Amino acid sequence: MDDRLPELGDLEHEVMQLVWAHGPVTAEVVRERLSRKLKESTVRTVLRRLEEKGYAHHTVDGRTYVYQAAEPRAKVAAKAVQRIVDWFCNGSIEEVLVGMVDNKMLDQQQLRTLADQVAKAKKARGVKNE
Amino acid sequence: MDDRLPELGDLEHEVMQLVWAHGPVTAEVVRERLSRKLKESTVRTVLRRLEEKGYAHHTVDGRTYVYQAAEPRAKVAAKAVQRIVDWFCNGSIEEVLVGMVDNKMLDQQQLRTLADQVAKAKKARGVKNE
DNA sequence: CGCATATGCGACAATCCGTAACGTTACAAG
DNA sequence: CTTGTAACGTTACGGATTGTCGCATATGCG
Repeated sequence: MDDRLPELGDLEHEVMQLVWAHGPVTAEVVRERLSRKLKESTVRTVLRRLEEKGYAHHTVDGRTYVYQAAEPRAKVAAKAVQRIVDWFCNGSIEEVLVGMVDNKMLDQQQLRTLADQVAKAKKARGVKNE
Repeated sequence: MDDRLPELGDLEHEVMQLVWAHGPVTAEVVRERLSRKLKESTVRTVLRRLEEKGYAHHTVDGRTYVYQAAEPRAKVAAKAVQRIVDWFCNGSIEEVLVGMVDNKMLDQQQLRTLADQVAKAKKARGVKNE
């Protein structure tokens, strides 16, 4: 549930973005959408490694592999952040967020709005969530 | 100002933690505090690489190099988070924070408290803080 | 039952990291 | 000034990760 996903390289990341953006995709589709043109085998290797790393998984349709993200983007991002926080040892999310505010990445206004949105979203989705 | 610091390995990370924790330090001091005992040359190499990567810088005291963090820990952490957000392309901090809430890394109560703390801290430190 | 094609495997170069031996330089004492 | 000692940088090496493929193989479709 809280497995530590390995880091991703630049290409791997770009591919994952595509997978997240365009739902289930085949290696061919990914290849077409990529910024730089790569050989199919390259794309397939990346896709396979992505699966090994736990970022995606595939299903078979005829003789074609259809890949899709194993976890939603937001969740993976959240884990990455968590990783940073742990990394920081202090494990204090506050410290990090305060740092973000200091760096003007977001202001307290945003934080507040956020808290509201979250509360709303949570209620909207019902309490079944755990 | 918003340069992208390279990733750090485990050992590099541990060393940085020491540098951040114990203000200016020498290679010798770092070596003593490290969990596992390494040769001095190892420590010096790590310190040097840390400097190359922009995480630290040194001053000379006699024939001794004294290292100190180039940027406060919170700032680096904030940048790392920023990196993740960008990486996510959407660049939406909201999405990420919502993801954190979903993952129960923090609840809206914390978020709210945080917003207050931040606002307070900001005012307390005055506007001079750039 | 073949053929076209999608797959996996193995590979190779580049890079990064942990780890360290070793040669070099610079104070400090004699 | 000479030399010993301590701190420094340089170079190196093996293992892991990543970008990038060529190629042998498996398998639907007609």
